[in-house]
Amino acid sequence: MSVTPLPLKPQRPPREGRVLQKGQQTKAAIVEAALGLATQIGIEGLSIGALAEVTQMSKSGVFAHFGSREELQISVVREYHRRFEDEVFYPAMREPRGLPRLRALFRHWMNRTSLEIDSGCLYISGAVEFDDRPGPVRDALMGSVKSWLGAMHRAVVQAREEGQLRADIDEHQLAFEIHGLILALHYEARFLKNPGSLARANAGFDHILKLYGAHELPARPAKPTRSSRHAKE
Amino acid sequence: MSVTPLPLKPQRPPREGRVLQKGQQTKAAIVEAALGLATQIGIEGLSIGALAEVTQMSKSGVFAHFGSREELQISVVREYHRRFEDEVFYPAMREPRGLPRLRALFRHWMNRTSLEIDSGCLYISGAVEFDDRPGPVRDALMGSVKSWLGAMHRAVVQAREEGQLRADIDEHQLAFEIHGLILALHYEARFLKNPGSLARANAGFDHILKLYGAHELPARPAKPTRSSRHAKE
DNA sequence: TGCAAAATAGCACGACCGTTCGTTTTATTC
DNA sequence: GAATAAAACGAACGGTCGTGCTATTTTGCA
Repeated sequence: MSVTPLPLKPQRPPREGRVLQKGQQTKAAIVEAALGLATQIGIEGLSIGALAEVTQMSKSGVFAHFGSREELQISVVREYHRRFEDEVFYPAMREPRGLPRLRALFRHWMNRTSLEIDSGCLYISGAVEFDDRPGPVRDALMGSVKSWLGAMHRAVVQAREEGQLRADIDEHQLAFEIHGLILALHYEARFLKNPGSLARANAGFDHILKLYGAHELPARPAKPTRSSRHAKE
Repeated sequence: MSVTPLPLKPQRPPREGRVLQKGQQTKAAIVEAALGLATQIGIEGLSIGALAEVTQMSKSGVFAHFGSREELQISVVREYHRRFEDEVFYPAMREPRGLPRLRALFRHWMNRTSLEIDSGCLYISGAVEFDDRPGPVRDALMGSVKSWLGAMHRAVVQAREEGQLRADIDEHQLAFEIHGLILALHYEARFLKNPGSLARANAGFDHILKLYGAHELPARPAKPTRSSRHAKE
Protein backbone atom coordinates (compact mmCIF):
# COMPACT_ATOMS: atom_id res chain seq x y z
CA MET A 1 0.00 0.00 0.00
CA SER A 2 2.72 2.38 0.91
CA VAL A 3 4.85 1.08 -1.95
CA THR A 4 4.98 3.39 -4.89
CA PRO A 5 3.86 1.35 -7.87
CA LEU A 6 6.43 1.18 -10.64
CA PRO A 7 5.21 1.29 -14.21
CA LEU A 8 5.69 -2.04 -15.88
CA LYS A 9 6.60 -0.38 -19.12
CA PRO A 10 8.91 2.60 -19.17
CA GLN A 11 6.76 5.66 -19.85
CA ARG A 12 7.98 7.16 -23.05
CA PRO A 13 7.38 10.86 -23.43
CA PRO A 14 4.91 11.75 -26.18
CA ARG A 15 6.61 12.19 -29.50
CA GLU A 16 7.31 15.77 -30.29
CA GLY A 17 6.95 15.76 -34.03
CA ARG A 18 3.33 14.70 -33.71
CA VAL A 19 0.87 17.33 -34.82
CA LEU A 20 -2.43 15.81 -33.81
CA GLN A 21 -4.74 18.63 -34.54
CA LYS A 22 -8.07 16.88 -34.36
CA GLY A 23 -8.24 17.02 -30.58
CA GLN A 24 -7.29 20.67 -30.30
CA GLN A 25 -9.81 21.41 -33.00
CA THR A 26 -12.82 20.00 -31.24
CA LYS A 27 -11.56 21.36 -27.95
CA ALA A 28 -11.53 24.82 -29.48
CA ALA A 29 -15.05 24.23 -30.75
CA ILE A 30 -16.17 23.22 -27.26
CA VAL A 31 -14.58 26.30 -25.71
CA GLU A 32 -16.25 28.43 -28.34
CA ALA A 33 -19.65 26.97 -27.47
CA ALA A 34 -18.89 27.20 -23.76
CA LEU A 35 -18.01 30.85 -24.12
CA GLY A 36 -21.34 31.54 -25.75
CA LEU A 37 -23.12 29.68 -22.98
CA ALA A 38 -21.12 31.28 -20.18
CA THR A 39 -21.69 34.85 -21.28
CA GLN A 40 -25.42 34.21 -21.20
CA ILE A 41 -25.95 32.11 -18.09
CA GLY A 42 -22.69 32.67 -16.25
CA ILE A 43 -19.54 30.68 -15.66
CA GLU A 44 -21.14 28.80 -12.81
CA GLY A 45 -24.10 28.05 -15.01
CA LEU A 46 -21.90 26.08 -17.39
CA SER A 47 -22.78 22.39 -17.40
CA ILE A 48 -21.09 19.57 -19.21
CA GLY A 49 -24.43 18.11 -20.16
CA ALA A 50 -25.73 21.25 -21.82
CA LEU A 51 -22.40 21.69 -23.55
CA ALA A 52 -22.53 18.14 -24.87
CA GLU A 53 -25.95 18.77 -26.28
CA VAL A 54 -24.88 21.95 -28.05
CA THR A 55 -21.76 20.40 -29.52
CA GLN A 56 -23.54 17.15 -30.43
CA MET A 57 -21.13 15.13 -28.36
CA SER A 58 -21.37 12.80 -25.41
CA LYS A 59 -20.88 14.15 -21.93
CA SER A 60 -17.79 12.08 -21.38
CA GLY A 61 -16.41 13.18 -24.74
CA VAL A 62 -16.65 16.80 -23.72
CA PHE A 63 -15.38 16.09 -20.25
CA ALA A 64 -12.25 14.28 -21.46
CA HIS A 65 -10.90 17.44 -23.03
CA PHE A 66 -10.67 19.24 -19.71
CA GLY A 67 -10.52 16.70 -16.95
CA SER A 68 -12.76 18.73 -14.73
CA ARG A 69 -15.47 21.32 -14.92
CA GLU A 70 -13.20 23.81 -13.26
CA GLU A 71 -10.55 23.42 -15.95
CA LEU A 72 -13.24 24.02 -18.53
CA GLN A 73 -14.25 27.21 -16.76
CA ILE A 74 -10.66 28.40 -16.68
CA SER A 75 -10.31 27.69 -20.38
CA VAL A 76 -13.37 29.81 -21.01
CA VAL A 77 -11.97 32.70 -18.99
CA ARG A 78 -8.70 32.51 -20.85
CA GLU A 79 -10.43 32.49 -24.21
CA TYR A 80 -12.52 35.48 -23.20
CA HIS A 81 -9.37 37.29 -22.14
CA ARG A 82 -7.72 36.57 -25.50
CA ARG A 83 -10.68 37.95 -27.41
CA PHE A 84 -10.96 40.98 -25.21
CA GLU A 85 -7.32 41.78 -25.88
CA ASP A 86 -7.72 41.31 -29.62
CA GLU A 87 -10.82 43.42 -29.79
CA VAL A 88 -10.10 46.22 -27.34
CA PHE A 89 -6.52 46.36 -26.19
CA TYR A 90 -4.37 45.74 -29.27
CA PRO A 91 -6.33 47.98 -31.64
CA ALA A 92 -6.09 50.84 -29.17
CA MET A 93 -2.37 50.34 -28.67
CA ARG A 94 -1.86 51.33 -32.29
CA GLU A 95 -2.96 54.84 -31.40
CA PRO A 96 -0.32 57.31 -30.20
CA ARG A 97 0.20 57.24 -26.45
CA GLY A 98 -1.59 59.74 -24.30
CA LEU A 99 -5.08 61.03 -24.78
CA PRO A 100 -5.63 59.51 -28.24
CA ARG A 101 -4.85 56.06 -26.90
CA LEU A 102 -7.00 56.59 -23.82
CA ARG A 103 -9.87 57.65 -26.01
CA ALA A 104 -9.35 54.64 -28.25
CA LEU A 105 -9.30 52.26 -25.29
CA PHE A 106 -12.58 53.65 -24.06
CA ARG A 107 -14.10 53.67 -27.53
CA HIS A 108 -13.26 50.03 -28.18
CA TRP A 109 -14.35 49.11 -24.69
CA MET A 110 -17.66 50.80 -25.35
CA ASN A 111 -18.02 49.02 -28.66
CA ARG A 112 -17.54 45.66 -27.04
CA THR A 113 -19.79 46.49 -24.11
CA SER A 114 -22.57 47.66 -26.38
CA LEU A 115 -22.41 44.32 -28.17
CA GLU A 116 -22.42 42.59 -24.83
CA ILE A 117 -25.71 44.21 -23.96
CA ASP A 118 -27.13 41.24 -25.82
CA SER A 119 -24.59 38.56 -25.03
CA GLY A 120 -23.38 39.46 -21.56
CA CYS A 121 -19.94 40.32 -20.19
CA LEU A 122 -17.89 37.67 -18.45
CA TYR A 123 -15.87 40.18 -16.46
CA ILE A 124 -19.04 41.57 -14.91
CA SER A 125 -21.03 38.40 -14.38
CA GLY A 126 -17.90 36.59 -13.28
CA ALA A 127 -17.15 39.23 -10.69
CA VAL A 128 -20.55 38.70 -9.12
CA GLU A 129 -20.31 34.94 -9.24
CA PHE A 130 -16.84 34.69 -7.74
CA ASP A 131 -16.59 37.71 -5.48
CA ASP A 132 -16.43 35.48 -2.44
CA ARG A 133 -15.63 32.10 -3.92
CA PRO A 134 -11.86 31.61 -3.89
CA GLY A 135 -10.20 29.20 -6.26
CA PRO A 136 -8.38 28.98 -9.56
CA VAL A 137 -11.34 30.23 -11.62
CA ARG A 138 -11.56 33.34 -9.56
CA ASP A 139 -7.81 33.82 -9.80
CA ALA A 140 -7.90 33.58 -13.58
CA LEU A 141 -10.78 36.02 -13.71
CA MET A 142 -9.15 38.50 -11.38
CA GLY A 143 -5.90 38.27 -13.28
CA SER A 144 -7.58 39.12 -16.55
CA VAL A 145 -9.60 41.99 -15.14
CA LYS A 146 -6.65 43.48 -13.32
CA SER A 147 -4.49 43.28 -16.40
CA TRP A 148 -7.11 45.16 -18.36
CA LEU A 149 -7.79 47.81 -15.73
CA GLY A 150 -4.04 48.15 -15.39
CA ALA A 151 -3.79 48.95 -19.08
CA MET A 152 -6.45 51.62 -18.66
CA HIS A 153 -4.61 53.05 -15.71
CA ARG A 154 -1.35 53.17 -17.63
CA ALA A 155 -3.03 55.04 -20.45
CA VAL A 156 -4.28 57.64 -17.98
CA VAL A 157 -0.83 58.05 -16.48
CA GLN A 158 0.69 58.53 -19.90
CA ALA A 159 -1.94 61.06 -20.90
CA ARG A 160 -1.07 63.07 -17.83
CA GLU A 161 2.62 62.75 -18.53
CA GLU A 162 1.99 64.12 -21.98
CA GLY A 163 0.39 67.13 -20.41
CA GLN A 164 -3.02 66.27 -21.80
CA LEU A 165 -4.58 65.87 -18.38
CA ARG A 166 -4.31 68.04 -15.31
CA ALA A 167 -1.07 67.38 -13.49
CA ASP A 168 -2.72 67.13 -10.09
CA ILE A 169 -5.15 64.31 -10.84
CA ASP A 170 -5.27 60.93 -9.22
CA GLU A 171 -5.04 58.46 -12.09
CA HIS A 172 -6.81 55.78 -10.10
CA GLN A 173 -9.70 58.13 -9.53
CA LEU A 174 -10.10 58.75 -13.23
CA ALA A 175 -9.89 55.04 -14.07
CA PHE A 176 -12.43 54.32 -11.33
CA GLU A 177 -14.95 56.74 -12.75
CA ILE A 178 -14.52 55.42 -16.27
CA HIS A 179 -15.03 51.91 -14.99
CA GLY A 180 -18.22 53.06 -13.35
CA LEU A 181 -19.55 54.35 -16.64
CA ILE A 182 -19.06 50.97 -18.30
CA LEU A 183 -20.67 49.18 -15.38
CA ALA A 184 -23.64 51.52 -15.37
CA LEU A 185 -24.05 51.06 -19.09
CA HIS A 186 -24.06 47.31 -18.74
CA TYR A 187 -26.46 47.39 -15.81
CA GLU A 188 -28.97 49.85 -17.18
CA ALA A 189 -28.91 48.62 -20.75
CA ARG A 190 -28.75 44.87 -20.25
CA PHE A 191 -30.82 44.47 -17.11
CA LEU A 192 -33.14 47.46 -17.05
CA LYS A 193 -33.37 47.72 -20.85
CA ASN A 194 -33.08 51.47 -20.55
CA PRO A 195 -32.63 53.10 -23.93
CA GLY A 196 -30.10 55.89 -24.18
CA SER A 197 -27.61 54.30 -21.82
CA LEU A 198 -24.99 54.17 -24.55
CA ALA A 199 -25.17 57.90 -25.12
CA ARG A 200 -24.99 58.51 -21.39
CA ALA A 201 -21.82 56.50 -20.97
CA ASN A 202 -20.25 58.45 -23.80
CA ALA A 203 -21.40 61.74 -22.35
CA GLY A 204 -20.01 60.69 -18.99
CA PHE A 205 -16.61 60.11 -20.53
CA ASP A 206 -16.68 63.58 -22.04
CA HIS A 207 -17.64 65.03 -18.68
CA ILE A 208 -14.70 63.31 -17.03
CA LEU A 209 -12.32 64.62 -19.64
CA LYS A 210 -13.79 68.08 -19.28
CA LEU A 211 -13.22 68.00 -15.55
CA TYR A 212 -9.76 66.44 -15.67
CA GLY A 213 -8.64 67.72 -19.05
CA ALA A 214 -5.88 70.28 -19.47
CA HIS A 215 -7.79 72.29 -22.04
CA GLU A 216 -7.67 75.55 -20.18
CA LEU A 217 -4.16 75.01 -18.95
CA PRO A 218 -1.24 76.34 -20.96
CA ALA A 219 0.63 73.78 -23.03
CA ARG A 220 3.60 73.63 -20.70
CA PRO A 221 3.56 70.26 -18.95
CA ALA A 222 3.73 70.52 -15.20
CA LYS A 223 5.80 67.37 -14.95
CA PRO A 224 8.42 66.09 -17.37
CA THR A 225 6.62 64.12 -20.03
CA ARG A 226 7.72 60.68 -20.96
CA SER A 227 8.66 61.82 -24.44
CA SER A 228 10.92 64.52 -23.05
CA ARG A 229 12.42 62.11 -20.57
CA HIS A 230 13.24 59.73 -23.38
CA ALA A 231 14.31 62.61 -25.57
CA LYS A 232 12.45 61.26 -28.55
CA GLU A 233 9.98 62.90 -30.91
CA MET B 1 -61.04 12.65 -17.16
CA SER B 2 -62.59 15.76 -18.49
CA VAL B 3 -64.85 15.94 -15.49
CA THR B 4 -63.80 18.50 -12.95
CA PRO B 5 -63.53 16.62 -9.66
CA LEU B 6 -65.79 17.97 -6.98
CA PRO B 7 -64.54 18.08 -3.43
CA LEU B 8 -66.39 15.58 -1.28
CA LYS B 9 -66.47 17.96 1.60
CA PRO B 10 -67.42 21.56 1.01
CA GLN B 11 -64.28 23.65 1.36
CA ARG B 12 -64.86 26.06 4.14
CA PRO B 13 -62.88 29.26 3.98
CA PRO B 14 -60.25 29.56 6.70
CA ARG B 15 -61.56 31.11 9.86
CA GLU B 16 -60.85 34.78 10.03
CA GLY B 17 -60.54 35.25 13.74
CA ARG B 18 -57.63 32.87 13.97
CA VAL B 19 -54.36 34.60 14.67
CA LEU B 20 -51.85 31.78 14.47
CA GLN B 21 -48.69 33.74 14.42
CA LYS B 22 -46.32 30.82 14.75
CA GLY B 23 -46.29 30.22 11.02
CA GLN B 24 -45.53 33.80 10.06
CA GLN B 25 -42.86 33.81 12.67
CA THR B 26 -40.85 30.89 11.32
CA LYS B 27 -41.54 32.07 7.79
CA ALA B 28 -39.93 35.36 8.67
CA ALA B 29 -36.99 33.49 10.18
CA ILE B 30 -36.62 31.48 6.98
CA VAL B 31 -36.69 34.60 4.83
CA GLU B 32 -34.13 36.18 7.11
CA ALA B 33 -31.81 33.21 6.66
CA ALA B 34 -32.53 33.09 2.95
CA LEU B 35 -31.64 36.74 2.61
CA GLY B 36 -28.30 36.12 4.22
CA LEU B 37 -27.68 33.19 1.92
CA ALA B 38 -28.86 35.00 -1.20
CA THR B 39 -26.69 38.05 -0.74
CA GLN B 40 -23.67 35.79 -0.54
CA ILE B 41 -24.28 33.17 -3.19
CA GLY B 42 -27.00 34.79 -5.24
CA ILE B 43 -30.73 34.38 -5.60
CA GLU B 44 -30.27 31.50 -8.00
CA GLY B 45 -27.88 29.89 -5.57
CA LEU B 46 -30.63 29.61 -2.97
CA SER B 47 -31.53 26.00 -2.28
CA ILE B 48 -34.26 24.61 -0.05
CA GLY B 49 -31.88 22.00 1.29
CA ALA B 50 -29.23 24.45 2.41
CA LEU B 51 -31.92 26.64 3.88
CA ALA B 52 -33.38 23.72 5.83
CA GLU B 53 -29.95 22.97 7.24
CA VAL B 54 -29.40 26.55 8.37
CA THR B 55 -32.84 26.87 9.97
CA GLN B 56 -32.69 23.39 11.50
CA MET B 57 -35.82 22.32 9.71
CA SER B 58 -36.76 19.67 7.22
CA LYS B 59 -36.73 20.46 3.53
CA SER B 60 -40.46 19.94 3.25
CA GLY B 61 -41.02 22.11 6.30
CA VAL B 62 -39.25 24.99 4.68
CA PHE B 63 -40.85 24.30 1.34
CA ALA B 64 -44.37 24.36 2.69
CA HIS B 65 -44.11 28.03 3.61
CA PHE B 66 -43.65 29.10 0.03
CA GLY B 67 -45.02 26.42 -2.24
CA SER B 68 -42.22 26.84 -4.68
CA ARG B 69 -38.62 27.91 -4.83
CA GLU B 70 -39.60 30.81 -7.03
CA GLU B 71 -42.01 32.14 -4.42
CA LEU B 72 -39.22 31.92 -1.87
CA GLN B 73 -36.96 33.94 -4.13
CA ILE B 74 -39.62 36.58 -4.59
CA SER B 75 -40.10 36.79 -0.84
CA VAL B 76 -36.38 37.37 -0.47
CA VAL B 77 -36.42 40.15 -3.05
CA ARG B 78 -39.35 41.82 -1.32
CA GLU B 79 -37.65 41.60 2.06
CA TYR B 80 -34.50 43.09 0.61
CA HIS B 81 -36.54 45.90 -0.88
CA ARG B 82 -38.15 46.62 2.46
CA ARG B 83 -34.82 46.83 4.23
CA PHE B 84 -33.29 48.96 1.53
CA GLU B 85 -36.15 51.41 1.89
CA ASP B 86 -35.83 51.51 5.65
CA GLU B 87 -32.11 51.98 5.58
CA VAL B 88 -31.61 54.29 2.63
CA PHE B 89 -34.77 55.83 1.32
CA TYR B 90 -36.82 56.83 4.36
CA PRO B 91 -33.96 58.34 6.37
CA ALA B 92 -33.00 60.50 3.40
CA MET B 93 -36.56 61.64 2.86
CA ARG B 94 -36.41 63.39 6.20
CA GLU B 95 -33.87 65.80 4.73
CA PRO B 96 -35.18 68.92 2.99
CA ARG B 97 -35.85 68.43 -0.69
CA GLY B 98 -33.23 69.40 -3.20
CA LEU B 99 -29.50 69.04 -2.81
CA PRO B 100 -29.55 68.09 0.88
CA ARG B 101 -31.86 65.19 0.17
CA LEU B 102 -29.85 64.12 -2.86
CA ARG B 103 -26.69 64.16 -0.78
CA ALA B 104 -28.42 62.16 1.95
CA LEU B 105 -29.68 59.58 -0.53
CA PHE B 106 -26.19 59.10 -1.84
CA ARG B 107 -24.66 59.04 1.64
CA HIS B 108 -27.02 56.37 2.89
CA TRP B 109 -26.63 54.43 -0.31
CA MET B 110 -22.89 54.54 0.17
CA ASN B 111 -23.23 53.41 3.76
CA ARG B 112 -25.24 50.41 2.77
CA THR B 113 -22.99 49.57 -0.17
CA SER B 114 -19.89 49.75 1.96
CA LEU B 115 -21.45 47.24 4.33
CA GLU B 116 -22.38 45.12 1.35
CA ILE B 117 -18.74 44.88 0.36
CA ASP B 118 -18.74 41.98 2.79
CA SER B 119 -22.25 40.66 2.41
CA GLY B 120 -23.09 41.36 -1.22
CA CYS B 121 -25.82 43.41 -2.89
CA LEU B 122 -28.92 41.71 -4.20
CA TYR B 123 -29.67 44.44 -6.71
CA ILE B 124 -26.29 43.96 -8.34
CA SER B 125 -25.96 40.20 -8.20
CA GLY B 126 -29.62 39.83 -9.09
CA ALA B 127 -29.22 42.00 -12.15
CA VAL B 128 -26.49 39.72 -13.44
CA GLU B 129 -28.39 36.56 -12.67
CA PHE B 130 -31.65 37.65 -14.24
CA ASP B 131 -30.62 39.98 -17.03
CA ASP B 132 -31.90 37.54 -19.62
CA ARG B 133 -34.06 35.24 -17.58
CA PRO B 134 -37.64 36.51 -17.68
CA GLY B 135 -40.12 35.60 -14.99
CA PRO B 136 -41.71 36.83 -11.78
CA VAL B 137 -38.42 36.95 -9.86
CA ARG B 138 -36.89 39.19 -12.45
CA ASP B 139 -40.02 41.33 -12.45
CA ALA B 140 -39.87 41.78 -8.69
CA LEU B 141 -36.19 42.61 -8.88
CA MET B 142 -36.63 45.10 -11.68
CA GLY B 143 -39.54 46.72 -9.93
CA SER B 144 -37.53 47.31 -6.78
CA VAL B 145 -34.49 48.63 -8.61
CA LYS B 146 -36.53 50.93 -10.79
CA SER B 147 -38.40 52.29 -7.82
CA TRP B 148 -35.12 53.12 -6.11
CA LEU B 149 -33.44 54.63 -9.16
CA GLY B 150 -36.63 56.54 -9.72
CA ALA B 151 -36.34 58.04 -6.26
CA MET B 152 -32.78 59.11 -7.03
CA HIS B 153 -33.91 60.64 -10.27
CA ARG B 154 -36.68 62.56 -8.56
CA ALA B 155 -34.22 63.97 -6.06
CA VAL B 156 -32.05 65.21 -8.91
CA VAL B 157 -35.00 66.84 -10.59
CA GLN B 158 -35.98 68.57 -7.38
CA ALA B 159 -32.45 69.80 -6.76
CA ARG B 160 -32.46 71.37 -10.19
CA GLU B 161 -35.86 72.88 -9.61
CA GLU B 162 -34.54 74.42 -6.44
CA GLY B 163 -31.82 76.06 -8.47
CA GLN B 164 -29.11 74.01 -6.79
CA LEU B 165 -28.05 72.36 -10.01
CA ARG B 166 -27.45 73.81 -13.43
CA ALA B 167 -30.70 74.35 -15.24
CA ASP B 168 -29.49 72.77 -18.47
CA ILE B 169 -28.55 69.36 -17.10
CA ASP B 170 -30.06 66.03 -18.07
CA GLU B 171 -31.25 64.51 -14.80
CA HIS B 172 -30.99 61.00 -16.20
CA GLN B 173 -27.36 61.64 -17.05
CA LEU B 174 -26.57 62.67 -13.51
CA ALA B 175 -28.38 59.68 -12.03
CA PHE B 176 -26.58 57.42 -14.47
CA GLU B 177 -23.18 58.64 -13.40
CA ILE B 178 -24.00 58.33 -9.72
CA HIS B 179 -25.20 54.80 -10.32
CA GLY B 180 -21.89 54.08 -12.01
CA LEU B 181 -19.99 55.19 -8.94
CA ILE B 182 -21.86 52.77 -6.73
CA LEU B 183 -21.38 49.95 -9.19
CA ALA B 184 -17.67 50.65 -9.51
CA LEU B 185 -17.36 50.73 -5.74
CA HIS B 186 -19.06 47.39 -5.39
CA TYR B 187 -17.01 45.85 -8.19
CA GLU B 188 -13.60 47.11 -7.18
CA ALA B 189 -14.03 46.71 -3.45
CA ARG B 190 -15.91 43.42 -3.30
CA PHE B 191 -14.38 41.56 -6.20
CA LEU B 192 -10.97 43.12 -6.70
CA LYS B 193 -10.47 43.91 -3.02
CA ASN B 194 -9.05 47.28 -3.99
CA PRO B 195 -8.57 49.52 -0.98
CA GLY B 196 -9.55 53.15 -1.36
CA SER B 197 -12.58 52.45 -3.50
CA LEU B 198 -14.85 54.01 -0.92
CA ALA B 199 -12.99 57.30 -1.02
CA ARG B 200 -13.05 57.24 -4.81
CA ALA B 201 -16.79 56.84 -4.98
CA ASN B 202 -17.19 59.78 -2.63
CA ALA B 203 -14.73 61.86 -4.61
CA GLY B 204 -16.61 60.95 -7.79
CA PHE B 205 -19.82 62.28 -6.30
CA ASP B 206 -18.13 65.55 -5.46
CA HIS B 207 -16.78 65.77 -8.98
CA ILE B 208 -20.22 65.30 -10.42
CA LEU B 209 -21.66 68.00 -8.20
CA LYS B 210 -18.80 70.28 -9.12
CA LEU B 211 -19.51 69.77 -12.80
CA TYR B 212 -23.29 70.03 -12.53
CA GLY B 213 -23.57 72.28 -9.53
CA ALA B 214 -24.86 75.81 -9.70
CA HIS B 215 -22.14 77.23 -7.49
CA GLU B 216 -20.84 79.74 -9.98
CA LEU B 217 -24.25 80.59 -11.32
CA PRO B 218 -26.21 83.47 -9.83
CA ALA B 219 -28.99 82.52 -7.45
CA ARG B 220 -31.77 83.21 -9.94
CA PRO B 221 -33.33 79.92 -10.97
CA ALA B 222 -33.55 79.49 -14.73
CA LYS B 223 -36.78 77.56 -14.42
CA PRO B 224 -39.59 78.10 -11.98
CA THR B 225 -38.75 76.14 -8.88
CA ARG B 226 -41.17 73.76 -7.33
CA SER B 227 -41.34 75.85 -4.20
CA SER B 228 -42.20 78.97 -6.17
CA ARG B 229 -44.76 77.08 -8.20
CA HIS B 230 -46.39 75.90 -5.03
CA ALA B 231 -45.85 79.27 -3.42
CA LYS B 232 -44.73 77.73 -0.19
CA GLU B 233 -41.66 78.49 1.89
C1' DT C 1 -59.28 19.66 27.89
C1' DG C 2 -60.67 18.50 23.38
C1' DC C 3 -60.36 19.28 18.52
C1' DA C 4 -59.63 21.09 14.05
C1' DA C 5 -56.43 23.35 11.55
C1' DA C 6 -51.89 24.67 10.85
C1' DA C 7 -47.16 23.50 10.90
C1' DT C 8 -43.63 20.33 10.35
C1' DA C 9 -41.46 15.87 9.41
C1' DG C 10 -40.47 11.77 6.61
C1' DC C 11 -40.04 9.59 2.45
C1' DA C 12 -39.81 8.92 -2.41
C1' DC C 13 -39.83 10.52 -7.19
C1' DG C 14 -37.60 12.05 -11.40
C1' DA C 15 -34.23 15.11 -13.24
C1' DC C 16 -29.82 16.76 -13.64
C1' DC C 17 -25.16 17.23 -11.98
C1' DG C 18 -19.82 16.04 -12.39
C1' DT C 19 -17.16 12.18 -12.70
C1' DT C 20 -15.32 7.34 -13.58
C1' DC C 21 -14.50 3.36 -16.34
C1' DG C 22 -14.34 0.12 -20.01
C1' DT C 23 -15.22 -0.09 -24.77
C1' DT C 24 -15.44 1.35 -29.42
C1' DT C 25 -14.49 4.35 -33.11
C1' DT C 26 -11.42 7.42 -35.46
C1' DA C 27 -7.02 9.41 -36.68
C1' DT C 28 -2.16 9.15 -37.37
C1' DT C 29 2.23 6.81 -38.33
C1' DC C 30 4.85 3.06 -40.02
C1' DG D 1 -2.45 -2.29 -45.58
C1' DA D 2 -1.28 -3.16 -40.09
C1' DA D 3 -0.12 -1.09 -35.67
C1' DT D 4 -0.87 2.23 -32.30
C1' DA D 5 -2.31 6.15 -29.99
C1' DA D 6 -5.95 9.58 -29.55
C1' DA D 7 -10.61 10.66 -29.35
C1' DA D 8 -15.30 9.82 -28.51
C1' DC D 9 -18.89 7.01 -26.66
C1' DG D 10 -22.26 4.77 -23.33
C1' DA D 11 -23.52 3.31 -19.10
C1' DA D 12 -23.34 3.81 -14.44
C1' DC D 13 -22.42 5.95 -9.73
C1' DG D 14 -23.19 8.95 -5.87
C1' DG D 15 -24.95 13.27 -5.05
C1' DT D 16 -28.16 17.32 -4.85
C1' DC D 17 -31.93 19.52 -6.58
C1' DG D 18 -37.19 20.90 -6.35
C1' DT D 19 -41.38 18.92 -5.46
C1' DG D 20 -45.36 15.85 -4.24
C1' DC D 21 -47.48 12.84 -1.03
C1' DT D 22 -48.74 11.13 3.59
C1' DA D 23 -48.08 10.98 8.51
C1' DT D 24 -47.22 13.23 12.78
C1' DT D 25 -46.73 16.94 15.86
C1' DT D 26 -47.83 21.49 17.38
C1' DT D 27 -50.75 25.34 17.88
C1' DG D 28 -54.66 28.24 19.11
C1' DC D 29 -59.20 28.64 20.24
C1' DA D 30 -63.94 26.64 22.15
